[in-house]
Amino acid sequence: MSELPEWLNEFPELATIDDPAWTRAIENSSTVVLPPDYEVFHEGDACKNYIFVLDGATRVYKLFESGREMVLYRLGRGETCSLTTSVLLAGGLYPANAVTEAETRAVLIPAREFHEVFNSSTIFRDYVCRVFGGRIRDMIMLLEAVTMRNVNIRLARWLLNNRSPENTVEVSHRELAFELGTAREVISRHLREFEKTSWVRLSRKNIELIDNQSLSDLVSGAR
Amino acid sequence: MSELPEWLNEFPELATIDDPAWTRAIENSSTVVLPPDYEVFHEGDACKNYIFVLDGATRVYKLFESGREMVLYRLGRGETCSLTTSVLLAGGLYPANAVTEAETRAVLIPAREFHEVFNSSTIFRDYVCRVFGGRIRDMIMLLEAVTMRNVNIRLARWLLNNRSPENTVEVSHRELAFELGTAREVISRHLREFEKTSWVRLSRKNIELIDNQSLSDLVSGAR
DNA sequence: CATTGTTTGTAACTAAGTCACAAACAGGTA
DNA sequence: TACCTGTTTGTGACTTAGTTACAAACAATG
Repeated sequence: MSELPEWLNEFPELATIDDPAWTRAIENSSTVVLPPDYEVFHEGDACKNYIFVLDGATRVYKLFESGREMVLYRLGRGETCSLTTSVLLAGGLYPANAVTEAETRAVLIPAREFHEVFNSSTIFRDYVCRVFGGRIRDMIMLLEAVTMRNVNIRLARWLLNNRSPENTVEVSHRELAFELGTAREVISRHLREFEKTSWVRLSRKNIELIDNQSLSDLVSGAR
Repeated sequence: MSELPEWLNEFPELATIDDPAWTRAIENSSTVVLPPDYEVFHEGDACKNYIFVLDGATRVYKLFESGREMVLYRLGRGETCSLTTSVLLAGGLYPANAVTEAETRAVLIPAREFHEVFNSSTIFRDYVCRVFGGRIRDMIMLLEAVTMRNVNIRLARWLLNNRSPENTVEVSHRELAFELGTAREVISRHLREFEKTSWVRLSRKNIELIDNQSLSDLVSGAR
């Protein structure tokens, strides 16, 4: 265990695994650096690797038959992809797509080695299952969000959660619509409302939050 | 292996397991018969048992903060509950509710024994993971259905899929609304439309399908 | 047959989502 | 610079879904 690869720093629990299958998995792993907008996997693809994300940002989204797109979740530093887990464990093909949003470093463990560690190491198995199990909860929350009618509240919440330190959000209305699972025009309408009341200032691909308090009040139901 | 319990007939794969932990799990299992409308678990409950459903019907649903109710999935003969799996594997508390709709026979394996077999038997583990993994796909499909705007199409599909051999559906409008994640009035409106065009005949808690072809055409987009 | 709770019908209203554009803008190229 | 092209945003008219607040019909029970 003296030559643990550096990337395991991001996954402290896994660093404690002492198992030959794990050693083999690490030996057969490969580190990749994916450029922005790289398509990690498509709906219908088979799954060849388990994925540890070291750094960067990747969007996992579903393209519905209606043409509407919906973000299921995002992967960042120290995370693993639940859909990949699902496909590896349950078989079948990817039911959604993933694309990098920023340059992303990741470690890939081939499916074969993944299964071996999964069967051999309790620690690894616990880790994989825990991450995976958490995602069902997330999906239920997503369901709740989507069935909730008030887009303005969800929009305000999203803006507050995703604002930069300078209190701005650099995103187009179209992208926001994907995030919230709604239509571009609906987003535009609400943003214009927010602008009328001076809660935000709008410019191309940029939203500047001005009155965070009011936005926050809206989210918490105070108005 | 000469004294396999009879209920394993419903789970043929599991009958092949030859593992002391599995034997122990079976020994410590209990068979229960739950009356209709029995509340199997609530949101916020801890999970004490893995559940094999032998027979009957159980509805797993989420009660949203808005007060709206939404059916996540149903359990029937030969199935196991994914949310239970999720909670057992990932920890935490039940994120939804379950209630029997008909008298339901089930076998309960205590959490402790479940974990032991899960760690010990590859066959058992594969089974659990496969069932579990499949549910994420279902949830994504549910998401798609909910974001799809045309309630009439989803309603027609539901009626066709759930009709009795006599071509009727015994269900109230309120229950249908829960199934499809919408409001009772919306269901009533569409059913009345269906009745106007003589696709169905309505009476209290009963919908008789008359023109399955037209309903089916609606589903497949032919009108 | 009166009471009670459930189921269904209805109308008026608000919000979301769609459609079909037009206008503004950014980046490259002649 | 002026032009072209693709993207982003604005807008209005329209359809559908969801909400609110009832009333009426019905089933079961005492």
